[in-house]
Formats: sequence, C-alpha cells, structure tokens
Amino acid sequence: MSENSTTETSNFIRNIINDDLKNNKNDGRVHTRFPPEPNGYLHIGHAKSICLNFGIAQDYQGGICNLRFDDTNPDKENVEYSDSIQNDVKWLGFDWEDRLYFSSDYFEKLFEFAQQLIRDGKAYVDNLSADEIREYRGALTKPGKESPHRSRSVEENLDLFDRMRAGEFNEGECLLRAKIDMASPNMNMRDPAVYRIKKASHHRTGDEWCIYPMYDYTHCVSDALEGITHSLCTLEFEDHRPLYDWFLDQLPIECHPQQIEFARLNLSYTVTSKRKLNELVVEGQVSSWDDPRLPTIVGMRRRGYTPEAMRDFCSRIGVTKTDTIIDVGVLENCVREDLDKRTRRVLAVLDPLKVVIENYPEGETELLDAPYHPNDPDMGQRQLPFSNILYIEQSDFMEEPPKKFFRLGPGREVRLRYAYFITCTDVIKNDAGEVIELRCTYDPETKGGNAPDGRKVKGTMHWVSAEHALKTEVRLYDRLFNDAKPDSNKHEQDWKSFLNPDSMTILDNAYLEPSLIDAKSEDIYQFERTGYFCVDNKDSLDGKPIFNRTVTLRDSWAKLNK
RNA sequence: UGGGGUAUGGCCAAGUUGGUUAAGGCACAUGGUUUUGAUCCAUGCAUUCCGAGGUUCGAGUCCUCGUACCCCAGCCA
Repeated sequence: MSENSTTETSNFIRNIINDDLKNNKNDGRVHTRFPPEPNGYLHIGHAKSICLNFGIAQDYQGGICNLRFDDTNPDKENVEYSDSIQNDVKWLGFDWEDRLYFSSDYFEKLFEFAQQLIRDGKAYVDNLSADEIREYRGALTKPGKESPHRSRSVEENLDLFDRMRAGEFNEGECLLRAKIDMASPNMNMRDPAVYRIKKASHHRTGDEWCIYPMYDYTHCVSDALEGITHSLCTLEFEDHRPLYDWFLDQLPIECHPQQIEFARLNLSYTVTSKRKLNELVVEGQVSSWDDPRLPTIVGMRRRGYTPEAMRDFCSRIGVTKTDTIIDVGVLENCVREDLDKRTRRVLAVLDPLKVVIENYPEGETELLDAPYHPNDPDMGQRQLPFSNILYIEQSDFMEEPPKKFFRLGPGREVRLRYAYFITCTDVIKNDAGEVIELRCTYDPETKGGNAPDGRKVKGTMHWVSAEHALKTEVRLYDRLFNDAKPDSNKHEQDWKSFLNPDSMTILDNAYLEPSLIDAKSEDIYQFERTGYFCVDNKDSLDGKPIFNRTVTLRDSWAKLNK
C-alpha cells in the first residue's frame, strides 16, 4: 500500500481497499477494471469511472487496471465505438498495457459454465414468450410464479441449450434462465435470463454465435476470470450484487471479486446519459459526437479541455454513494486553472470596431514586443505589428460610459496592451446611428504601455492591426441547456425543451494577431480578456485555423452589470 | 413494512473504533497586487451535521421513531 497521491482525498472505496489490504485479503492485490460497452462514445461520467479505476490501480503498490469491453449485445455494439473508447482512455492519460479484454473472449468459457449451471440444476431453458415472462415475473409487491418449464430434466435442458447454440430456434423462442427464486423481493433474483438467442453478427466473433450471455452473468464471470479484486460500478447495480455473488457462488471459480457501487456523475446544465446524447446526435441538435458542446470526451477535447483538467475535475468531485449534481462551474474552474498556467496569451478581436490613429503615420508599421505570458517569462515573446488602422473590441467602447466603465469613450484615454495610450477624439456613425469607427490620437511617449510622466489609465485593451490581422472564424460555445437539471427525472419528457438556442455563436469576422497563422490543431491559447480558445481539430485549414472557445475568463465586470 | 440505497453550509465533500473551536474545493463577499476588470495574495462564509426523542461526563459519529429523495418489474448494460 502506498499513498503517493497528494491530490486524492480519501473516499469510501479507498477506505475499503485499505482495510482489505490491512487484512491481507486478495493476497494484497488491487486489481480493477474499466468495463465499457462499445455502444456509444465516452463522456465525462465515464471519465469519473476511468479515473477512479485506473487511479486506484496507480496509487496502490502493484495495482493494475484492465480495459474490458462488455460486448455481449451485438445489436448495439460496433468497432467504431470500441476504437473511440480506446482512444479516449489513452487520451485521458491511462494505460491498460497488455490488458485489453473483451467479454466476447470468454464466450466459450461462459457457455461451459452455463452448462455446469444446468448440470447442477441451477439453470433451465424456458419457452415462455417475452410477454409471458414479464407476466410471470410478478410485480414489485407481488411475487412471481414459476414457469411450467422450470422443472425440466438436466438432460433435456442440456440438449435444448446445445440446440439453442446450434441455431435450431428462432430469436425469442426460448432462453436460458437461472433457477433462483420467483418470489424474491429482489426482482433480479426472479429467475433472470442468462442466455438469449440473437441471430446477429458480432463485431468480434462474427457469426460464430447466435446465443449471447446476459450482463449479470457475463460481468461477474469476466471479473473473476481476470482476477479482479474490486469491481466498481454505479449505484443502479446495487440490486444486482446478490446476483453477481450468486453466479460466482455456484460456479467453480476461485476468484470472487467484491462489487462496490458508487454514484454516477451528474453535471448541471448538461445531460450525461448515453441515450440522450445519442438522441441529440441523431436528431442533429448537435453536429456529431464530438460537437464541442457535448460532454463527450471527444467533444470536450475538441472544445479545448485538457486531460489534466478532466482528471483534476474527477479528483475534486469525490466518490460517494450520494446522488448529486455537480455544478458545471467546478469543471470550468478546472480548465481555467490548467489553461491559465499552460497557455500563451495572444490578442484577438472577436467583434471588431475600426480605430484610426490620426497622428500615426499612414502606411508605417512598427513591431512591439509582447511576452506570451505575463507571469511566466519562459514562454517567450513575439512581436506585434502596429499601424494607424486598428481594430478593438466593440464592447470596449461606449459613447456614454457609466461611472464604473473604464474602457474607451469620447475624450477618454486608455492603454492598448503592449502598445500606446490612445485618446478617442471622434466617433463616426452610419446612417442607422451605429458607431462604425473611432478616431483617436496616440501618445508616442507611451510606447510599450507606460507613460514617462507617470500618468495612469484605468483601462487596458486588446487590439490588432487591421492590415496585419489574421481574419478567421471563431466559435463561441456556451452551455447546451438553459436549465440546471435537464437530466432530472422531472424532465423525462421535456428535457429537450431546455436546449439553449444560443449554445453556439459563429463569428466569421474575427481578427487575430498574425502570429496565430501558425497555430496547430488542438493548440490552445488565451485570447487576452476574452477567454481560452482551441484550434478546431476538424474544420481548420492550413493558414486558417478556426478557434473554439473553451471557456471565458472570469469577468468581474460582467458580473457587476448583472 | 415489496426490496435496495442516500441524507454534513448555495454546489460537492472529509470527518478511521463517540472526545477540544465540524477539513478542503467550487461559488459568494470584502480588501491588496496587477500593462488581461485575468492570474495571484489575504480575509470572511455551518453554535451545527434531514427531523424528533433517547443513551452518555461527552454524539455528525450509538439507539428509537419519523421525513425526503434515488434505484429495481429489458430475452439492455
């Protein structure tokens, strides 16, 4: 046991493991697994599980974590998903080394174990229809009743089961059931299905099988075959634990992992259910699984979230059995914190307002030094071209500024970052009365941004030289939903009515400082005063990087105005 | 009394076998630094742990009775 993680706070699962270790359970081994079904893309909720499972393996001496695909339902699974899942886990920073497994690898073994159950009188082939089985199952407060086929002989069951495998029956015609207790208060114990017929070809086993094992049976056996010590899953499987244990108790397997359930992640202003995410994608509410507004790993990656930030988030939210909704602000804080220290700052005007410096020589250009990070000289610097025609942010000018506004206004003086002080002398409007251009003068003495006479200005603004600027597209993303709990069961029906119509704003008229021409896919920058932006990994072109806003900067000015 | 769970500040969450003033993060508030109204720094933020009783010298931690919320009737995982 080693406690080499400084950030991890204790949680009930680690406490259990610590106790197990103290008691020398499992010979001191710690072996977990992350068991996704390859039927969709991974999202932030999976990241919690990945960080938990792989994190525990990392933190305990000799601990290991497997990646195992729970691929027992060929109708829903495919290689696209399994490939993307592997990519995402790697990208998040975890390594399963040579321990990549698939439940389908155990199909033969699983089949033999099922025969064993039959031989032991613990399983039988049933011919009831799906509807009948539902009827026979009873209800929450009413016991079920036994199937008329429950007492078939071992020989008959064995024969029937072989013929199921041989494809002699149609889907739904029969299935293998565990013989447990039709009156159990736990519905999962009322003779659950073990094998069903599916004449579907499987993404790994092809047409080798036409019967497929069910989750409850497959999962515990797979865990045991892999020597898992702690099988971590989400709360909804709590009721399945007796079944998990039951199967392993019946079968001749030494290893009996301990299933421990924890609460799944819920994030405010978003949805984290595969079904809902899939619906958004299929209906075109978002562009695809990697739409930057989605909480999928690929979407967040495209948005500019880093693996470090996501892992930090997962460690901050903790692991408990309490059903909670984490404020998405925690996530945003994690990226900001990570990006603050790792990104270069650049100047980018998103919503341009033209400024003409009347006393600056027309046609002249000078280069001004600008560090890439104000608090980290190691990041180096670049030079910004300055000329007499600039763009500043529309929102940095107000014709009739309120008291606390200390940006530009008629007659006001402000600093252009790393450049000069300028004073607004004239405001030019179009016929509609909109401000379309500002006339200003600059003070040559203030080059670099300081006045030799010691005079101060309240505002410092970002800017870009019109002639030198890189014009490109910038996408502003905001939360996908307007409601904090679109995912709560109060909104099972109308959750999509909370979709935020302004979750994406495309700016095709943004002007960036010229150095950004070299920005590479997935590079992330801080656009000073506006936020963190990531080069889109899909739509960017050579010489035309397209930027996605990851998250805004904290803005106490905006907060003041609310 | 179907069964299984959970309840600690606005949101999360530590609180090992009951023992001083109930960690920490996010959010919020206030002050300081600042050529990003950013960052950073400092300070504040639960006489109280779902409620009511009880045991005890002492309870968030034990007992009793309640209350609220979540999960379960797929041949999904």
